[in-house]
Amino acid sequence: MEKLDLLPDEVFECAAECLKVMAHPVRLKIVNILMQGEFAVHEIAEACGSSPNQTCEHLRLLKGHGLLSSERRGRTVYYRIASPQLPGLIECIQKSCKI
Amino acid sequence: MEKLDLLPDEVFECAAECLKVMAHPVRLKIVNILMQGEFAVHEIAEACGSSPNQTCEHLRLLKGHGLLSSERRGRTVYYRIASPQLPGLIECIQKSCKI
DNA sequence: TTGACATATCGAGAACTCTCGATATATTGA
DNA sequence: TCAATATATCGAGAGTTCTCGATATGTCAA
Repeated sequence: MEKLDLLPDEVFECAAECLKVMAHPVRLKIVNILMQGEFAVHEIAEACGSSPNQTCEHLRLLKGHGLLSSERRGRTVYYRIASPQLPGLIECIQKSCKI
Repeated sequence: MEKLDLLPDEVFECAAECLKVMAHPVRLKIVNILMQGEFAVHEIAEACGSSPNQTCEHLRLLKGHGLLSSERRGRTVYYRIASPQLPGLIECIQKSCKI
């Protein structure tokens, strides 16, 4: 067995965490939506065909992992992409997962 | 709400499926190992610090989604990467998940 | 043909994620 | 303040995934 050049285990742990968060069709769609600007929760919910409370939950998860950020203006909360790597990941996925 | 340019839902379904398979630290490490050549199950198990039966299970999952392929030579089964997009995904992850 | 090694599958219990309805909080305008 | 709108959180039940030990299969060499 030759010598292997491997990333440290922590990278795999962290990446698996992050991928687990991304591994949901609605959450991927949310990222795809937010790649085109910032949107309110109810707009995202509508575009996803997902209920507001479920959408909140998805947004909370994504934000909790630093992938999104949010800002309240009046009674509306706007979400946007926080992680600069996210669009690249989506493009990579799109290439891998052609239909 | 302006017009959004979104990928079809099937792409998100398929990508989420694929990401779910990748979203495991040991399976990411397996891919990282196989980026450096083809290896036997017991070699992969040893490099991962994972038991042979669990390693088999991980390899079965990855192969079942077309990400790996395998070939038996004698009593040893060698696995290698089958999906050309896989190394790109790992690089993308590595960039996103710096430690 | 038996024993040993390499890989693969199975089954059960624990742990985790999903989904949904109910409810809570925050903000604004009447 | 009250009602309405927008967002967020909670809790329960269903469904999945994880992990591990036990067991099965496949291959070779003595």
